[in-house]
Amino acid sequence: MATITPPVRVRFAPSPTGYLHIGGVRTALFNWLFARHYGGQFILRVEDTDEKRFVVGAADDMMWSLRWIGIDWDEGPDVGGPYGPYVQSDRHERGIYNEYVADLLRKGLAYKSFTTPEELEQMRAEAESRGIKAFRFRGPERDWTPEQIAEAEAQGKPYTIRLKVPLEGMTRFHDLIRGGEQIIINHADLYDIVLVKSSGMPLYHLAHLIDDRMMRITHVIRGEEWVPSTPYHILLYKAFGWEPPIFAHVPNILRQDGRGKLSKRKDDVATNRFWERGYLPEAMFNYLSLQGWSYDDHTELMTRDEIVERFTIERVQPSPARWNPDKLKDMNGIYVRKFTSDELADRIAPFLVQAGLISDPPADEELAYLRRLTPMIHERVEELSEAPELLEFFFREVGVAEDVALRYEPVMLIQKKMDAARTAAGLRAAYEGLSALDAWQVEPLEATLRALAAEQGLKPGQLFGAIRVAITGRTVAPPLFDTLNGLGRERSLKRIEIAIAALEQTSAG
RNA sequence: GCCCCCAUAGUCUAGUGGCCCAGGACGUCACCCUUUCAAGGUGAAGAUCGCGGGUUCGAAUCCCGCUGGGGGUACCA
Repeated sequence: MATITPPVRVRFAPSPTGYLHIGGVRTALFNWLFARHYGGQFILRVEDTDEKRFVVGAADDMMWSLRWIGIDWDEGPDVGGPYGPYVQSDRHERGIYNEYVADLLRKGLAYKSFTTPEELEQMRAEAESRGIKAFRFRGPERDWTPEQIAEAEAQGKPYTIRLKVPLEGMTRFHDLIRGGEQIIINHADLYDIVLVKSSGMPLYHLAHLIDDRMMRITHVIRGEEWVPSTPYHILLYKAFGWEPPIFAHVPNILRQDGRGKLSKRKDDVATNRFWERGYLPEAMFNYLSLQGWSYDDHTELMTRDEIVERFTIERVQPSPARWNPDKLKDMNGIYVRKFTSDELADRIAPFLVQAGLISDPPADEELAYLRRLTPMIHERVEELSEAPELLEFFFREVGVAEDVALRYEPVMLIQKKMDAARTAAGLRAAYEGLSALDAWQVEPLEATLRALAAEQGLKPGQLFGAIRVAITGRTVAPPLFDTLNGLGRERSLKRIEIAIAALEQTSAG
């Protein structure tokens, strides 16, 4: 089977019909890794021959997504290159495809088909009514005389140009990912595909192939949904008299429940959404590289450079992987923990801005404060977007009154085997002890409160739990002494005071 | 329906004839650590290698059939 001989040229050719989802990114990634591993070129090309599905801004969004995750291109719509333009509609406008179509027509390997969509539909329905489920269109025009064709054209009838696919025989091709196994397809199972629409616009099958040829693409690495149409491509290469590139069809990423491949509509997998949710491009890169590819039996965490160095197409699996958000999240957490706290603070700042916890743009004091706070949530963040919720009590009022931003129920203060009175007494002791504290720092805070708990005959958890709720308004929060320290003396004491008052009111009422 | 691809625990995977009564990771559970939650540590459960036939001294690994899943079946890509 074909060994890979550099230099190598590959491309990712998305259709701008919406956001790029992670399945598409994965295909792009494998192309990119292949190019980088073998020291070749990676080309980006926009395939916008479908006017109906075209979405304004989609191409820009896709480029943003690719760059965000760390995929760059040597040639493409925005960076140019020696084989441009890199947008198919532009290429069509320049008439690049015309001569190739004429060539096929001249050779009699393609033909003008005057069958209308309505007629086609009718034929399909007819075939079905006769019990023929597999309708394979072969235009009657295949056998028309030049005169017949000229006549139809003279009448101004619209036509498509179809490939004259052989009726008999078979086409075979190799696939690098399937171990170089041959895939054989009988021509009888094929039909005469449309190469050029009646509008004159070429279809994917034609345009991509001419572009690949002109752009000197050596390896076509694309999603496995293209396997069934590869025979047409082989036939086309043959029709042009060109040597086909080497094919590698990467498996799809399936939905979490395994029901079908990922779809933008049903799954929350638009690449830009991961950015919004606080996923790190390095983690996405690492995770996605492992969807259908592996290095060995245990290595999972790898840098970009390591992956580039280790990536080979032979180790790409032929079987589809399922989308596993839990695994991604776990990996993101690992990358988050690799940051220094200051790095993390800078990364989460935009999320706090968005949540309205700090100003936009953040003031220096806010950033400095955030840096002080970040260490205590560092190990608790998996998605960066979780940060605002973990930190909000440092920025908003906490209390029991109706109008307080972070309001909690006084009963939450009462820990296991406690009642309102004992809790109030404990908190009062804490209030006094903390008021008398000279240095408002983690160690003295801890020492004081531990001693206090013992004095009160309380388990540490009983006292600490009450204080936690008093100062954060919740039962789950970062470590208590760090929190008190981060909150400062004044605010901490005030919140404890509020809690005591609330408890006294409860027990009185 | 027809054509094509795929098939190791819930999930991602290692494995290319003996080193595998199957290794790693996520998830799950337990314990340790511990002021809560995490993180970290230790451990456990979980796979008759989809099923059935072959080939072979020997098969997760090769072959055939079946089943299941996925994809394609457009003047979409």
